[in-house]
Amino acid sequence: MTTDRQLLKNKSKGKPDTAGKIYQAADALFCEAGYSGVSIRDIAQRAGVNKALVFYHFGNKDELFAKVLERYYSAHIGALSTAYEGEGSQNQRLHRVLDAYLDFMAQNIRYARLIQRQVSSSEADRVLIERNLKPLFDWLQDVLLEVAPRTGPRSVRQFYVTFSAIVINYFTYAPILEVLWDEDPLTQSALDERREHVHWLVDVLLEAMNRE
Amino acid sequence: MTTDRQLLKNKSKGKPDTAGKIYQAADALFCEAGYSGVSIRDIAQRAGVNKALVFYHFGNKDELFAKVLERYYSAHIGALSTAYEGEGSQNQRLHRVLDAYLDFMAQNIRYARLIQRQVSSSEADRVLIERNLKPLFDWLQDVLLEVAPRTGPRSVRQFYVTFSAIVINYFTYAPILEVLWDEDPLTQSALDERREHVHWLVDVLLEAMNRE
Amino acid sequence: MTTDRQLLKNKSKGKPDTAGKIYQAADALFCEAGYSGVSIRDIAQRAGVNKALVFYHFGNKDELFAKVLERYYSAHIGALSTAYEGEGSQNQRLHRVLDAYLDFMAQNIRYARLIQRQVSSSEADRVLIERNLKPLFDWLQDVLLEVAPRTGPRSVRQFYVTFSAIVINYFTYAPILEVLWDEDPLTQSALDERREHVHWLVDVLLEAMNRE
Amino acid sequence: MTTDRQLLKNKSKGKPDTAGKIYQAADALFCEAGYSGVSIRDIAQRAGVNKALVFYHFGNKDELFAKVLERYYSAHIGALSTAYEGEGSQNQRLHRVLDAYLDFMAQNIRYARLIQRQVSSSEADRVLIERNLKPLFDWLQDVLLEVAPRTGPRSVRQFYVTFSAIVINYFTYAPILEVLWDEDPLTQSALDERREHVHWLVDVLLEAMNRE
DNA sequence: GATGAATGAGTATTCATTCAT
DNA sequence: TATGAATGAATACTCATTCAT
Repeated sequence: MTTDRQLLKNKSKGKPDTAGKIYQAADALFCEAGYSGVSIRDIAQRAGVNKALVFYHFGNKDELFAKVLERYYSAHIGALSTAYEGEGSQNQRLHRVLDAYLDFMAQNIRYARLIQRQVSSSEADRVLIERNLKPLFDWLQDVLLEVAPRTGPRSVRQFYVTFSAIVINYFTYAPILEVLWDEDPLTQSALDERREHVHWLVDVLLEAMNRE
Repeated sequence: MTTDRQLLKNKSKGKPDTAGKIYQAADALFCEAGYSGVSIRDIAQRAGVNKALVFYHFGNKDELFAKVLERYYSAHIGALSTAYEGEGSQNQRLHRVLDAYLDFMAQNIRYARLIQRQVSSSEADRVLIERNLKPLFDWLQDVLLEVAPRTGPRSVRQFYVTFSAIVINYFTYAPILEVLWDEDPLTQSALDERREHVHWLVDVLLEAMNRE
Repeated sequence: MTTDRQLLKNKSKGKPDTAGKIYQAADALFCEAGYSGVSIRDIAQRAGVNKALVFYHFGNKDELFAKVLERYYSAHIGALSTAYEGEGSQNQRLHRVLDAYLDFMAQNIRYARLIQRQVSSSEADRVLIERNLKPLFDWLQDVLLEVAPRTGPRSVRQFYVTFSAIVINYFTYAPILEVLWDEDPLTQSALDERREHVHWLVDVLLEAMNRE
Repeated sequence: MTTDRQLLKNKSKGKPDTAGKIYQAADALFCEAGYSGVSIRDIAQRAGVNKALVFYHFGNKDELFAKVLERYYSAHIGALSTAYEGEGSQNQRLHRVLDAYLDFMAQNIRYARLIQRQVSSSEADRVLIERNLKPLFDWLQDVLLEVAPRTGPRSVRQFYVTFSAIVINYFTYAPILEVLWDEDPLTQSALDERREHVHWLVDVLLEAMNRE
């Protein structure tokens, strides 16, 4: 079976890189239509390969789906923790993390939708999400503990839900917002405005926390 | 075909109320697994009726799904607008609306999941959502215009996304939060804490808006 | 169950005449799409009545179909024998029969298609056709025996096939001819031309028979 | 998907030739009961293969039906045009074409029924017939133009309908004739008699045309 | 690695028919 | 007479998956 590394663009001469093509097709399709909305035939067709090759390379549909999810998760965690590292005040580092969060989602809207969809389903693979989301949450919790208490209505927990909601929903609601606003919410200027909104919001909240 | 009224619990003598049973089964299942994750067979089985009866009563899968969605939408809009009506300062009314929003979602977590899933999918029926969400959004926009400008990073638009995200995601993430927190986020005390968090947040933000 | 007489337009005051409406709908539909191409639901819908009434009035689909067929058969036989009766030379009577045949088909193209379709199928109800077609054939055979021998290549049998083919196929092929000719083969003038063709043909053949 | 060539009996070693078996089953069944009288299950059963294989090899029911039709059409056209080619007087060539027509139908009675049934139905696929019958008709029209005028009651058009009716109906009516005559109309001697009848008829008509 | 063929269970939907009211 | 509800088998077609080559 194909290993993770092989999924990255095959750089050795003009190899067919079938596994990669399949993976990319699966990625795109699962994000668009979710697990049960995509068939192996769809994936093979989009990848331009034989159906049986999907099984040859990825075992079965579940495993392929899991692989797509996990790659996104680790990229996600990577982006946030990289942003947090480095110098600056706690305030600055928090802003960097939020910006990284916004950037990552903006660059992976498909993932935003995928995860939202997955989280809000009761499909068995929630195990997957937990396995991957848990470390992210624990890490963020530690980060936030420097500005918020562990319990109560202003606790780290509450802020975690609040911030991630504020960031991710902008992207998952994008197609709807486009209709409601009659304007594309994903243009650079719209994204900048959202970023400013989030920054303002965080600043106001941090200041309020400090005042108390 | 079955009318909306008939869907309500049939109170006249021991009638079978098959349509009602089917509707309830469809409601539950669609919310759990989404449109493409549910089969008519699942629905019929859960309702304990013959498969063909689903078609007899609801025409086809799409129509049944639409009926489920639309009933939720109108209940949702109804809950919010009822909360807004009545006396009190703008601040109070806003709090009432947010509370109503939280209450409605708490009582209809299934709906929270359904809508999240639906919004974040590219399944064609987004039209449905738009048709139903648009009035809700327009109405909320009007409400919010009394406390926020029409454009910019602190605009009504931005707050709409922010508030609805803060409210709804708590519920759609509930199953995950339960694992991350090792605690049920839907107990009364947990919900109270969330409500307090949201209230505090709104107050802080409103105050900040007024200061500027 | 409904008797034949009741199928005729119900003349006593504004009665609903459900059986009649069902019959007419069945007639039209079976002729258009054949037995297996029509569903009871189609028939009930076209008749504007409840599905179950079709069974109440006609027992089942087979019986309804048989009723439609038999009414056409007897009308068909009636038309031809009426034409044969009366005075005139054998030649004139033959022409009258052929004209009646052409007229009947022109007025009941639906029937032409139905019978053609039925004859060329191996569906079990061929019994029906035989029961009804047999007397027609026997009678025509007697008529023709005055101008042709009983056996051989110029026998009554051969002429029977030939003449009925010449008459009926013009009508069953009509939709195709319309495309091939780019002209409607069922206008009065087109029908007149066909009639002339058939007359000429019969005259030539009769003359040839007499010469031998 | 299966190509035309593959449908011919697979002569290379004991290959299963599933597509061929399916095709043959479909051919037989469609001819017997028409498009809507045959189900994919029937076909698979008769071919002794898995239902899904029918779709694997032929796409869907329509395509399979079209393939059956088109193979017959081209064989039909091929038989007639081959007969027309070669030397001889116009009279002789016409006789050859008619004989070829009779032969083809005698060898493909199933096709005779299929086409009759198809022509006399209003099933949408009439397009198919027109696409395939049109060239045949145009070609025959050209052939006949040497012995008949373009318009009027003795026109090529009229003779086309007349001749094809005389030839084809003998075969489509065969099962009925067997009952009416109490004799098999498809024995060699019966076919010979029919051929003689048609020959005599053509000769008489041609002579009459020349006399005018 | 890659492919075409194969399979059995599943998909949504329609069928003729029955029956209590 | 008429109807709405009910049913089990059938409809065309797709599914994930396997396997021999």
